[in-house]
Amino acid sequence: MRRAIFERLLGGPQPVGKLAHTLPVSRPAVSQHLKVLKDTGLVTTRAEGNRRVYRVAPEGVEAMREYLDRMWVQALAAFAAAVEQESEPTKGSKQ
Amino acid sequence: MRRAIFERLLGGPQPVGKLAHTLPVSRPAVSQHLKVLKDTGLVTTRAEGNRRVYRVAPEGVEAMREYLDRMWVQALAAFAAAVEQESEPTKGSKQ
DNA sequence: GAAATAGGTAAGTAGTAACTTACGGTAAGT
DNA sequence: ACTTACCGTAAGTTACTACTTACCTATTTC
Repeated sequence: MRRAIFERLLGGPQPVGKLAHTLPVSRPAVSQHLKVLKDTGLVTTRAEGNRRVYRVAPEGVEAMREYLDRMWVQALAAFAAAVEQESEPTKGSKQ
Repeated sequence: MRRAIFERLLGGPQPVGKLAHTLPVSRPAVSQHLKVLKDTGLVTTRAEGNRRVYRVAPEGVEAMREYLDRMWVQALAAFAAAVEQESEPTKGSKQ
């Protein structure tokens, strides 16, 4: 669901109500999802008169992308290091 | 938790019991997490006599990394396209 | 300024995920 | 062969997440 909301926003900025209108959940549910998306920096809000228009935050998306990428790269690096260490046992170690 | 188990495995292959020993959860819980990690291709199992030794599957990790990366790149691309379209409104459209 | 529109937040509920204990089955030691 | 160690799976419980309805505030419209 959260994913769906985010993807809707990829198509362009939208107010809460309009989002909720095209989704199978209530408006408050959408609001709650938008809150966590905003807290994670993936979207931003702007009050336009009566409405709250939400839009994707490219910086946030980029940051998350980089974070995840780094994470997995590190994971692979750590794994490689561990393998390395195993194939080169310390002189004193017994096999 | 699942994350913690995976990170333990980054330090080198380990049997279930040893993993559970250093974690604040029961051994079956660890088994269950390992099951989903295995199902998603992030780790592999090998029976060594009595024990089941789990280790990180670099291919799986790489696959996930690429998948996520593509996903976010697409998200950014979609957003960029949407912005483009907005700044170049169709002739007939009213501002 | 009263009614209507738009939306955030609180409180309650239901469905799912994460854990526990209990059990069974295979390999290793004695 | 019996006992012990190791592990997976089933069943039940707890905790969390996602939703709902209800309520309140702020803006717009008449």
